[in-house]
Amino acid sequence: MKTAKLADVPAPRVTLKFLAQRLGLSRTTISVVLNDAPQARSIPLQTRERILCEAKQFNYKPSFLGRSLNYGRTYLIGVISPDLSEGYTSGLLGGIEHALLETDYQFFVASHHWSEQRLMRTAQMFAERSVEGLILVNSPFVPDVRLPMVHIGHRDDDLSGPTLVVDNHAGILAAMTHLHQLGHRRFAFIRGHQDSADSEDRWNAAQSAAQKLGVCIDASLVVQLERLDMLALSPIEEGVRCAEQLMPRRGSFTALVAFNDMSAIGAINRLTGAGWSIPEELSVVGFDDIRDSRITRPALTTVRQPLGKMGETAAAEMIRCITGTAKSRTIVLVPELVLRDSTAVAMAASR
Amino acid sequence: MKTAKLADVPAPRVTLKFLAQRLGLSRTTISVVLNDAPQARSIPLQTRERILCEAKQFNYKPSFLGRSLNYGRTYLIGVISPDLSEGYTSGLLGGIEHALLETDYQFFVASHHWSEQRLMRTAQMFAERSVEGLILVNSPFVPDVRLPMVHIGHRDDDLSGPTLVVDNHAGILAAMTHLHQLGHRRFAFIRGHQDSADSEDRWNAAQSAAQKLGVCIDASLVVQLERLDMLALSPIEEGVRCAEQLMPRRGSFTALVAFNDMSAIGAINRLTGAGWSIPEELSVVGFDDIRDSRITRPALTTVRQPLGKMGETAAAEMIRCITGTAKSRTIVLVPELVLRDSTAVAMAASR
DNA sequence: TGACATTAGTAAATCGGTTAATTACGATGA
DNA sequence: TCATCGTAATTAACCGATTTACTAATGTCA
Repeated sequence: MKTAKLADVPAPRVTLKFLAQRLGLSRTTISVVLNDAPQARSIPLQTRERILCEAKQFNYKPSFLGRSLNYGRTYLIGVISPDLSEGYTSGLLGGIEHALLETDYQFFVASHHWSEQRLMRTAQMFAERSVEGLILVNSPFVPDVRLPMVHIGHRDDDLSGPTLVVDNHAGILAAMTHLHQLGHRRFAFIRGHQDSADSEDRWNAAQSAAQKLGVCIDASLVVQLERLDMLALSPIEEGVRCAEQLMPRRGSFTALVAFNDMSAIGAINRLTGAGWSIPEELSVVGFDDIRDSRITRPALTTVRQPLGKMGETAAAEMIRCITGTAKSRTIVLVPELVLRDSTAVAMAASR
Repeated sequence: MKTAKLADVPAPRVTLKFLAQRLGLSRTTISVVLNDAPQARSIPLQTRERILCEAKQFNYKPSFLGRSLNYGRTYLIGVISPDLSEGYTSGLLGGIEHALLETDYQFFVASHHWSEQRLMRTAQMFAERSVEGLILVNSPFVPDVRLPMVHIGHRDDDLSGPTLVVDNHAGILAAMTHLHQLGHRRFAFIRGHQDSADSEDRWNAAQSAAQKLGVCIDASLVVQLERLDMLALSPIEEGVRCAEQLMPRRGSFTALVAFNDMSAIGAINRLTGAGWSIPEELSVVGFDDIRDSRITRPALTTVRQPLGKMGETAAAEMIRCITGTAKSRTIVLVPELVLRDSTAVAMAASR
């Protein structure tokens, strides 16, 4: 280029030093005035206005970095979730963002894809960046970093921080009671994959609900999702696979309780594709109530996890942890059964 | 508590100073050795090992903050998108994360919800935190900050940075040609909302495609999505509303071209609910290919935006911007028509 | 014996910001 | 007249890390 525009001159960064030089004052004076610190009382109004005016003109904003270093606080939170491109995560992120919107906090996000190594590495990186806490979503392990943590999803230990869970027992019981009232007696199940502590919990819930309702579970009608490492099938395709395992048993069950919506949706797609009519021939319930569940045909009856609310609660709890006023309790959110079109009165099992 | 465990003693932060005091050396020496700087040649092996050992023992990791301040680099990127809880965003985020995984960069995310004020505020906050660049997704405005920017989605000006767009013309032309080959001649349209520059572009594409195919557009069969501020209906419900506007015209069109998948899905749900059979009576195409489109019944024929790839490309371009080697070009990604079950041969328009 | 190189480090400045302690001057009060 | 107070600032130290420049002490070579 021949003619360098004014804007092309590398604009010097507007720092305290820069303003100090322009005004012929010291950095201290300027800092004190801009922060309206007690010492500023002794600075005459005229000087104060000179400073304020110059700061405004150059649009001075103190660097968060400098401040962080000084105060030892970063107002930074790390969120680690299984997979950023899933509806489950985006629901939570929306809630987390909403809760932090009016605060000074910002957050990083990353995914662990159920890999211990990735989780550890990410937690380490976040720690090096001085995040003040971690929100761990369905974390299969607890990373070894000295940071306050809030968990979303069930865990075994309860030492590493507050945990937010939905009441799986209540949710599964509501779903199965609903099916039972519709006349269903023979249930098939899609169990969760092994890495998720929710899997175990929901399966226990299913067993105790079955007992309570007086129906017994046929072990040959129970299929399980595979481990979800990075290489595996998509969650929906996992549901397809599970459905295929159940297809030979057509006629020997009238209801299907799926671990989550994704697998329920995959199963419904596979089964309707194979000519099953849902809900007439088979009632299906999911778990989560992700956005997609409204969209499928038939729309999915499911147990709603209030994802947005969970994200908000987790963020609020995180802040409480950071500011030191949180105990390591378990917060149980009550899920709600959402009735849609994938469940109906059981027909007399036939064929 | 009576007995304070050892772990309860507030662990001192492991800094250079801390190590220096323990080892009886200066911070300089330790920094030099740990970074294997040229000066370290003169430090005897014994001392070096003493330092390395101590650092390992206390798991010393240099603080990113201190480093950032020194180098004037933060390796931080800000991503601002319309809505974190939407599939469109999560697809992009997955790609962005993937591209940054093997780099030193981390990123913030926030949403603008089509509000200029929110966009500006967020961009300001990110700038104060010294992000090195912004990735703006469907940003209705260009925030007034001195930072490199990469845009995803169409814009009017092309001064503020590289822009990643899909070739709307190619996409719409492919979709409409497909419909035309199936025998469709009378098209209805759902136009995008005003804030999105893609709206205008796709609408122009539709008009020119119509001309090329020799069909004419009936203005009374064109409906439009509302502005999407925070208070509006959900994207799907907007599709429902649009469908309702078209319902009185049943029989006078055999194909519907929707601005995006969300509105297409909403429309399909509404219309099948009202007894229309899709695709027999009406063929519908969407745009985006969000995850949900596979799930709906009928599965949606749509123009795929490669969201993951777009996220990756945007992140890579962002880094190129930051390191100074990027021009303000427009990168056009070619979309791909994905044939599913919502389009079929046109029946002789009747009723 | 003096010049120079090598060894083994340290002091001081920097990045951007905050804060405690200090200075220098003029006015007031006893 | 001397101590004290208020004004209007400044210097110095700190946060955590890096980097440039420097100091001793020893060893080598001419």
